[in-house]
Amino acid sequence: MSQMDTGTTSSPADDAPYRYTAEVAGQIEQRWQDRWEHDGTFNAPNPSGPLSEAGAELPAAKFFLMDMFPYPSGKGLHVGHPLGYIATDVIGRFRRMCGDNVLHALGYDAFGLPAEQYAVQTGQHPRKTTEENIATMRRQLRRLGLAHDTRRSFATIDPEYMRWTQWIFLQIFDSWYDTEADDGRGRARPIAELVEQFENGERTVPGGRTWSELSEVERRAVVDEHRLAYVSESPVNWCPGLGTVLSNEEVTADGRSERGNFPVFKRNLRQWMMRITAYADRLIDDLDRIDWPEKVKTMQRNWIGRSTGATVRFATDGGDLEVFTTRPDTLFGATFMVVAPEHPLVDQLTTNAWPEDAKPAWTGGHATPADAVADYRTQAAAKTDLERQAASSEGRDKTGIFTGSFAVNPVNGARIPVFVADYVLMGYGTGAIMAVPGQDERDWEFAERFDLPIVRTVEPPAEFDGEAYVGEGPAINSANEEISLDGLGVVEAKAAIIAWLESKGTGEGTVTYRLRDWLFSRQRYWGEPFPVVYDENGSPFALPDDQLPVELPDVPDYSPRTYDADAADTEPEPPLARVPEWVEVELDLGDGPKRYRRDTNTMPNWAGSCWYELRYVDPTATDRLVDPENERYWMGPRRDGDAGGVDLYIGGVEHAVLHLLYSRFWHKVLFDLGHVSSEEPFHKLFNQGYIQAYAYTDERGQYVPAEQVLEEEQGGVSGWYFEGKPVNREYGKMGKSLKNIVTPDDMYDAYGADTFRVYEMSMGPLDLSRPWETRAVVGSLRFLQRVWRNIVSEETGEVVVGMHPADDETNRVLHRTIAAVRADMEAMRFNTAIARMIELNNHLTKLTVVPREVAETLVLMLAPVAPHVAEELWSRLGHPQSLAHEPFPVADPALLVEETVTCVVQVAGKVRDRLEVPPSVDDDTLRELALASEAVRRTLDGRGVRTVIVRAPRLVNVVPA
RNA sequence: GGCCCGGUAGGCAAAUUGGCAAAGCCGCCGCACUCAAAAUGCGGUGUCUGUGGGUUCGAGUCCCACCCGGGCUACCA
Repeated sequence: MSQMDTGTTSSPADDAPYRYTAEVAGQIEQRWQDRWEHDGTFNAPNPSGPLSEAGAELPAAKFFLMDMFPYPSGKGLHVGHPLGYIATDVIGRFRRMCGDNVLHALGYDAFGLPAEQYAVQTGQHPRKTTEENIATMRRQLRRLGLAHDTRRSFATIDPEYMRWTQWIFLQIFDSWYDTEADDGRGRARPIAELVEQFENGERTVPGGRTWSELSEVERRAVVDEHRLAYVSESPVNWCPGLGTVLSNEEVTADGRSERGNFPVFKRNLRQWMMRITAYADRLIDDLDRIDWPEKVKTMQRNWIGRSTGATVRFATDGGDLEVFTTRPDTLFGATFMVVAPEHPLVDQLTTNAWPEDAKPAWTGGHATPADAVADYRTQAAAKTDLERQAASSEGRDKTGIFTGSFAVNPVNGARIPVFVADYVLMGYGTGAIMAVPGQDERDWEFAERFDLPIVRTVEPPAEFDGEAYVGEGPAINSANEEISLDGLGVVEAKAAIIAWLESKGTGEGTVTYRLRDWLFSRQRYWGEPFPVVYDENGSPFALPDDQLPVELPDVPDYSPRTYDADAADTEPEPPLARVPEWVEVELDLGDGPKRYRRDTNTMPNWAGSCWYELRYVDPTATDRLVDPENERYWMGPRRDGDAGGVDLYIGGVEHAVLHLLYSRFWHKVLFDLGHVSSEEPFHKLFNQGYIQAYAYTDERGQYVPAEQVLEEEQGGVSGWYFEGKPVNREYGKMGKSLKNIVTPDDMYDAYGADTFRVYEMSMGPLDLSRPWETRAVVGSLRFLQRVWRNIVSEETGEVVVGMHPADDETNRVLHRTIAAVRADMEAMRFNTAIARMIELNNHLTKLTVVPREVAETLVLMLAPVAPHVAEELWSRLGHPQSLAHEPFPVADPALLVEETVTCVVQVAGKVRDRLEVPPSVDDDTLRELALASEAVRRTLDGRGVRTVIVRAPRLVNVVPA
């Protein structure tokens, strides 16, 4: 038995030879898909360039609509994948019928790990499998009837696309961030302007010499320090199991790779970095200028992690110890200090002998601080981040050791001990803290464990009986001879103490960020090569424009060297390093022919998706990234203060931080350098939900085919059974291994694409996740069948609509439906829009003959959701042109006013009577009608009336005394 | 632990944002068609919105507490 046998594909009964069946739908759909493609129905004209239409007036109203970039997986699609594509298609078709010039296309994010891993297994070139996968996905999506401008499709692996990815990289490489530009907001500027400033002395050359005194190599070194893309030898996330390094965003909270879940280690390696931290403030602040879900904005704010406070320097015998604190107002309560085990000052701070006043708890039983600290650092280094957290998070078992040194609290001269402890992280702030147990829970725990004093400097409320008090309150115990914070609130106290610290030169107000620069190299094959070469000094040189794109060479083996997942002390070995004839090149970069070495790393998978919105706008651009006229039209700001960007971007929430942060960063650099007029890539973001599915396991825990599981009642208990045996049900993803996959192809065969589209859109609101239920799809087919039957005879195939005008009631139902559907479409409530159309259609079913005008209106309203059947009916109704550009129906306001409305009469909030009244009825009349009501009198039963609430014309509420 | 969503008939869902709870779809029941079944059509079927309190003339909707499910985050100074 076929898995999808619902019976709907069987040949139509003899008495209904012209019924709308899956088979008929399939023929109609493919015919219209061919015609749309042939006619270029969904081509969106550009203002300029090859995609412009000479002589045609370009609509001022435009709508740029995007789906998140699909990765062409070899696994094929399941019914969950097209959900977003259908939704954007419905919106695009609707906007087009509203008169907008709609830009909607789909490209492919085609570099990436799965293709490379498949290549490693099979020996096939990843380009081959990737292109095959794209072809398969194109075919599956074309069958959905998506109204895309196919001229604007591309893949990130296309040389013409890759050229511009590399070009943007060089733009970033050739820029620096001028923090003073734009009144301190900062702006990226060409590196040449920095060199100019050094040359003419406007900017001081580090090291005290003048620019002309520096050698060429020294000048390069100075400039390279400022680049927005720079090579750095710094601690990075090395993942031996994958054989590559990863960005912070690609490492999970427990220190493993997001992809593959391998352990990740910190290693010092020479890698490309992107100075995204320069944009931290703008990336946070501009979130207020875009229409994104609050949840995603919050995730980005948290990831960037801006906190304002102060840096304060504490004097120690080992030199000044600088800390960052968000609570400088509590400085008087700092009773000890803690530095991270990796802190560079640890060696200087560690003394040879315990001081006399060291308490027993501080020494950990060690003979000397040197022993104790060495031992503690060894232990800390051996632990992964995960182990450190597991051992000490949630308030358990804070560990640490005394260094033997003391620091001087700059506000009161107090001599306070300095500890090493791993609850302080080297990667945040300065890697050192002042500990204020009175106002910090972590410090409180540490203080209790290590017998350290606790001083409250914020007065808790009288009823407070906790330990550390982190709330608002007046400062106490916070005065020296020069300044007193006592009595001030937290905000004022902070301002006062920062001013004092600054006047003393021991600290200043500071902002720190959690965000780190973006590690941009990967030791992989299937990615964009870097368009740079290195000279004999190891300085990077940009390749000239005419040498782009740098294409990937063929390699003997596509895999980087991978190691045992835990082999931390291994070295990355990228596949490109194995092709010396590619790596070693002779070039003339201005100094005559010289030997250079190419970069053997590739760009991360995110590079291609950092700018693809711009390629949709101008997919054929060859002489520049994007024609400014085209970019301004599709993405430019529309009002003062508008950041511009794509009008609507739909995709899953999983890219909230990675892709959406990186692409905002690139876009802002391009804006600063004058290549685009928009400051943000995506104006409105919408997160769709997911289609989920049930999966079933038998008593061994093995998955069984979900479509063969039946819900049955046995012994009065209902449960799920496979081949008569009970199985366990779980809810989650669709996947081959879970044996619960349903594919779009299954749906096309059994129901047709239109039914599939209607079903997915009617399941529920777009932003909610919901379970797939194959047996419910038939409801959408029945709906389309009834629409068909109202217009086309199932017996003869003739159009059966009548030329007579619609009766009054039908007209009112029609126009109420139009108003509701329009509002629902605009608000992306497709499920309720479909419900309204079903209601209208059910009403039409009761008429003997459906008036043509009503039928045509219904067909137009249906077109965004079920475009093929709508086109077919529209054509059969005598219209030779596609309805894609027909105006979407508009309701006649006169027909929306009801002749009478039902007024509900309540007594004490309970409905007791209903009155039919004219909509214009006034309060007094309604009050009297209600009080005269028999039902109301009965309910009151002699009680007096306290008051009467009237909400004309819908409701009266009589409140008894 | 913190923050954010969600909880409405057997299932998926709607409810002009404080005013008749349950539109629409599936399921289920019955009838028609059929030799029979499927398909299709017609008709019917559901109950007080997770729990407890509060505000209000009136609460699915607002407030408080709790329970359940999902997501994000987690020593960030």
